[in-house]
Amino acid sequence: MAGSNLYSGTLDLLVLRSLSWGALHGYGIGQWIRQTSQHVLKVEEGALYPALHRLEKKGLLESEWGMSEKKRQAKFYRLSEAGKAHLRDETARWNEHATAVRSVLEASRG
Amino acid sequence: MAGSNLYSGTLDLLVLRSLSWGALHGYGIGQWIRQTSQHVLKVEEGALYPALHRLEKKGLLESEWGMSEKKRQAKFYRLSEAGKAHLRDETARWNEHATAVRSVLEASRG
DNA sequence: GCTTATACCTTGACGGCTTAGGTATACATC
DNA sequence: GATGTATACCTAAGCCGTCAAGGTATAAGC
Repeated sequence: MAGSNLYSGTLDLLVLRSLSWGALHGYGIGQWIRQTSQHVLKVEEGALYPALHRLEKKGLLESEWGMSEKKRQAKFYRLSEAGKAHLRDETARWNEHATAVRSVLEASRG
Repeated sequence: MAGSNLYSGTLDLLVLRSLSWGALHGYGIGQWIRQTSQHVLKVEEGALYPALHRLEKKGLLESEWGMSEKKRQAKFYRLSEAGKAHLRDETARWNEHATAVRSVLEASRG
């Protein structure tokens, strides 16, 4: 299910989206998603970090160690070209899916 | 992920919704969702039947054997009172989630 | 008699998510 | 100087939903 939180499958999309204007480190990605969604989307760390590794392994993200604003070591991620393309495709797929679900939820008996 | 198909977690909601005007049998539920979503949502049988059993076990659905329009044995499902309440709650939850995802996808860098 | 559509079901593998841990550093507070 | 909080990374075990791929059986059409 998704415990109290997520409808799964959207995390990758949200992560890719968070990087569309430039690099962020993992912890920052989680915070950005949470804030931007008005704390509706929680982004557990146990889901986030594996997702980042997965996406990097697929070649959709590239990473580099650096220093955070708070002066701590942090791994910064940025979209690869493949990642940008994937973000476009997945966004379209999500919109199509969400539209389909909505049409079912709002359907009158056909 | 969801192979080629689903963002998971929505199937229960779609099933409950399909029963909101009255009983349907399992096979019909799958067809109704597929048609109503313009064939965007596929509903594999290997996901559908376990979902029905799960929902019945939770007390959200009640079932009864009968005859289909095509004159074959079929198990008809209908919403229990708990199921109706769950449908309302989950619909609200889905709307909240979809809104949150959309707000992230459309956000300008905050 | 054969195929197609209807209608039900189960099993195995896969994989994402949650829960629950763990490490380490910077900074503020007591 | 000790303690706590926020930052920042990570992993492992288990749960559970989905997919792929099988299976059974009946009605109708050719």
